[in-house]
Amino acid sequence: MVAQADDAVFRPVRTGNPFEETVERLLQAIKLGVVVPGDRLPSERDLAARLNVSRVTLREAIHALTEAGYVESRRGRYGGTFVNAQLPRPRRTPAKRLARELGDGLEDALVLRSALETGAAEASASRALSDAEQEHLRRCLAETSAARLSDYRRFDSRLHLAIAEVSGSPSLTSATADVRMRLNELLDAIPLLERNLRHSNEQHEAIVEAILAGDAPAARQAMQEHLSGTATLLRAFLA
Amino acid sequence: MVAQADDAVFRPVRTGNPFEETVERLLQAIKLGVVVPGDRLPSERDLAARLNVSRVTLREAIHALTEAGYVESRRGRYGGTFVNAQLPRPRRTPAKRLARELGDGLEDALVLRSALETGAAEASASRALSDAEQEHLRRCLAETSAARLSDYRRFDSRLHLAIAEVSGSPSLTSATADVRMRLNELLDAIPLLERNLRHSNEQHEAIVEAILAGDAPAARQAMQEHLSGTATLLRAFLA
DNA sequence: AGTCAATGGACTGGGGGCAGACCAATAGAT
DNA sequence: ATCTATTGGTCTGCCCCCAGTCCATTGACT
Repeated sequence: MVAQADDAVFRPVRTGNPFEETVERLLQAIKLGVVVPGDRLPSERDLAARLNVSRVTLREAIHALTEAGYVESRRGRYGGTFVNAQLPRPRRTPAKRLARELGDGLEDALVLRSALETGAAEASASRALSDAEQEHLRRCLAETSAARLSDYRRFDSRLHLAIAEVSGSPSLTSATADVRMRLNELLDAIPLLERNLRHSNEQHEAIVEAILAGDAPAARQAMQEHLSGTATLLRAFLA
Repeated sequence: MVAQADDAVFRPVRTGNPFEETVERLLQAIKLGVVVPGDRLPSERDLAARLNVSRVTLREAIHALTEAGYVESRRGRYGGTFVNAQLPRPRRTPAKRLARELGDGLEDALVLRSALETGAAEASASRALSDAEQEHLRRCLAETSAARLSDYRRFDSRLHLAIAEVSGSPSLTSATADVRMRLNELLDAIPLLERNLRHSNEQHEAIVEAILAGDAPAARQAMQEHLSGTATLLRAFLA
């Protein structure tokens, strides 16, 4: 009823403390493939400024990620914090926990993702993309196609994020990244098969092709089909 | 190029302090018509818990809104904080400031809004709505149609929020509320004509009708047309 | 070999937000 | 008239986070 609007507008102003949110954001950068193994993160001073947290807080977050095996820091000029070549395996969340997220958040996330990503595909196809943007899209597509099973989720996420990027709306990109993180947590709980992967690559190609061709309805349609596949998979495994 | 993804994931962890965000949220409730003049807000203890801020911070926010003329508090049992019958007139933002927001944020907000609201319309039409939800939609539609010029923006926002609500995705509802606030700030700068209003009401009716009929493509289409009208208007006035 | 700029690492004082307890007022119920 | 539950109003001590500063280390360049 009207209670839903109340919930939307009186929802928590902040979730977690700055430290936790910073950790989450760095994990986002790594798990969505924005920074890849071997990459260097921006310097602590730069990064703290961009995230709008103090250096102390950022350092605590980095420390946590170091202990978790995601990154490693080196001092001195040309030093910095680097993403580890070997990333920790995401542990399968027990089905019990998932049952909780399920009732509450699965449908929520799926509906939101559908709106965001089909909207992004449509918007991107409606824009005149620069050469650099086109190249970026193609590159992400190629990397995803070439990705091995163990890296697939990361490159897949990166590609979807790239599609949101070229929509030209930073807010849309951020929102896409956020909802993607929520879903990846669930996706990590279900197996990834070589067969699904091939099918996924074909769909990716169709989406990117439509975007580059400037065919907005086709881009939306292709994205919609692609997403509904994942959605069906998730609902089946978690129901 | 890849910088866009960086910006999305390394964007500020928090914007403003808890006090400012709380003020913003209460304004959201009022300006989007979730609480209407005469309504009582939840008690400070309840509201602080829901917003996840301390009572002290919430009280400071309420105090600010009191001084700004939005609400008034009464002590004692059956007391509380009430929305004023006469709301302050939103002052026209000088065109100069708008020019700034323009380059940065207008297109961003418009693209995001298009994705969210057309997605919401489609999702809502795809769901089996409960009687209460249908009634809620019709009621918001009727109130908007009956609204006077000075109240129109509030009821209009409330209706659009209601459409997002019945999508069944709380996250989508929240995101819609947020982007709506960003755009309302800009919309307050341009005049609202009786003619646009009538046209808007017709479109609202088409949207709600399609949703209630369960016709997802029609709902999306109707919403798309409705939004593009506002978008054109905004671009024209702020370009 | 020496220089130097940029990086991570460490410390300090201060402020904002916090939980929790208590006070004050109000209006319906008795 | 009194009682009482609920609400806004106030205060205290605490902790997290912050800005700013300085230190320690490193490796390319001269």
